Amino acid sequence: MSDIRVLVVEDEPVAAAAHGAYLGRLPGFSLAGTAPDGQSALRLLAEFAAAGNPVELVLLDMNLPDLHGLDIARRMRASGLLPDIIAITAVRELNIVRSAVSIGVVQYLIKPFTYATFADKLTSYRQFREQLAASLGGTKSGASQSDVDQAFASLRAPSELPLPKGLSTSTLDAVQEFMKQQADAVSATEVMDALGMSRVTARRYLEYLADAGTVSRTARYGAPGRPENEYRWTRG
Amino acid sequence: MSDIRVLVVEDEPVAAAAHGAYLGRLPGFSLAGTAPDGQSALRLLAEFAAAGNPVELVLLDMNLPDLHGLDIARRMRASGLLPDIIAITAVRELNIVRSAVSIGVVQYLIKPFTYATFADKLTSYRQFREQLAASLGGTKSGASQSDVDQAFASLRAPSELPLPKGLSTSTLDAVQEFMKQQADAVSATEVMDALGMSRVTARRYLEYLADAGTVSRTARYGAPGRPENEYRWTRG
DNA sequence: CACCGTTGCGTTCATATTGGTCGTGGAAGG
DNA sequence: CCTTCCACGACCAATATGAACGCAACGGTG
Repeated sequence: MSDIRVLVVEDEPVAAAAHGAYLGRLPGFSLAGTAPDGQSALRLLAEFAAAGNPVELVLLDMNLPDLHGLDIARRMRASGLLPDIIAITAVRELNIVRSAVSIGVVQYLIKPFTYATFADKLTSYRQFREQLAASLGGTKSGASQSDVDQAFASLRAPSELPLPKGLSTSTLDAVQEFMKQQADAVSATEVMDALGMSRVTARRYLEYLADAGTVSRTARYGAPGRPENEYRWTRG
Repeated sequence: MSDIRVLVVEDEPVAAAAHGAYLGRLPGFSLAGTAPDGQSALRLLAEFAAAGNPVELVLLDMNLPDLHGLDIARRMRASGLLPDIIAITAVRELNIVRSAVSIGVVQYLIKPFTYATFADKLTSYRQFREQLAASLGGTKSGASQSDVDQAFASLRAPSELPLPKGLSTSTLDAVQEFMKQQADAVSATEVMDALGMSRVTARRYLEYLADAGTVSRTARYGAPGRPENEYRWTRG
């Protein structure tokens, strides 16, 4: 199977270059071009399509100087351009995500992301296409509901990006979920008490989240005893 | 949460009535209307939207007398209508499926289907919306990548993935039957003990059911030793 | 003002207990 | 009789727990 031709739409030159470099390291993809804003993105797409060399996938930033990413996607669909779209954005809003899904966004990447996350999303997209081609391309009658289901399933995000040794995703999720709900800063002891885990465990996960920048860490003074670290949810 | 308003687009009256009846049996959904062809579907959608009572989900047959389902979808997007779409079709062609995905089809039902399949697809769609609302709607701080991933995962989870090597239907049935009867969450060890199977086998089937979304998996803390996974029946 | 006991959390280490994988045995089907 | 497939047993790896030790700030006391 030939490479999947990708168009990167991103206004910040640094980020655009980074995405292009990421793409280059992934097998099965080739960079078709880069566009700094919505208008040139649409023009490039039309040109490629007219030349019989259509773009198959667009890495689409949502925040662009001239148009919103959703508008670009809608115009693409309206003009009959059918590349798949992976949305890249720092915005996490319910309406945005839902609209993105309804307009045919296949994956949703939240900035900032690591190369591992990026590679994971694109690889799963490629697997989705290959499975679809394998089950539907050969025979016209061989596909069944489960075939289509299986192809869709590979779009499902496993998202098990490498965690440091000794940490488990389920526990991390539990801590994150709890932290998100807390308006005030909480101490490791409070997390331990609320989640029913040991103090050591709670502190270890809070420390990891603090290193990752998801929570902020400050010292709490005023009471006797060694000062207590308090953690506060910051991401967002 | 209020019901999800659904429009059924289907030219055969028998099938349309059947879909409506199916919908009535599903909690969380309400039938907004029925359209026998593309033109009236678009008109109905516009009318509902103008009345401030938009349709949120369309069950869209691909083969209609006047327009192809993909054309209807494209026109919907072009006119700014953003309901989600579940495609219903007997046609299994690579290009159709791929185009459907790119235009924002969230589920793909292949005729003929049973009520169980129908209910499964719609239920997973509702779970997707609820998860998205839960993680993005409540707090202003937004959601993390894993939150969005999880919502997408429940959208694309297949109803029945093929049995991996090493699993048998009879054992699976036994585990499912046991899980259904348990009100509380149970650990793999308890399943092993109750069904008289080995821990490895119990765990493997439970893991499969967790992947399929039939049971949920959470960690159990409080005791020394590695945290124990406990499983709870969710679908039924 | 300086020193020291008190107090609680941070940190480390051994331990307990489960998850995951590999190879093998027995049963069912051809 | 041979092949295939599934369950079992046992190994290694993983991860939360509890206790013990150390450290930093508080609050008296000289």
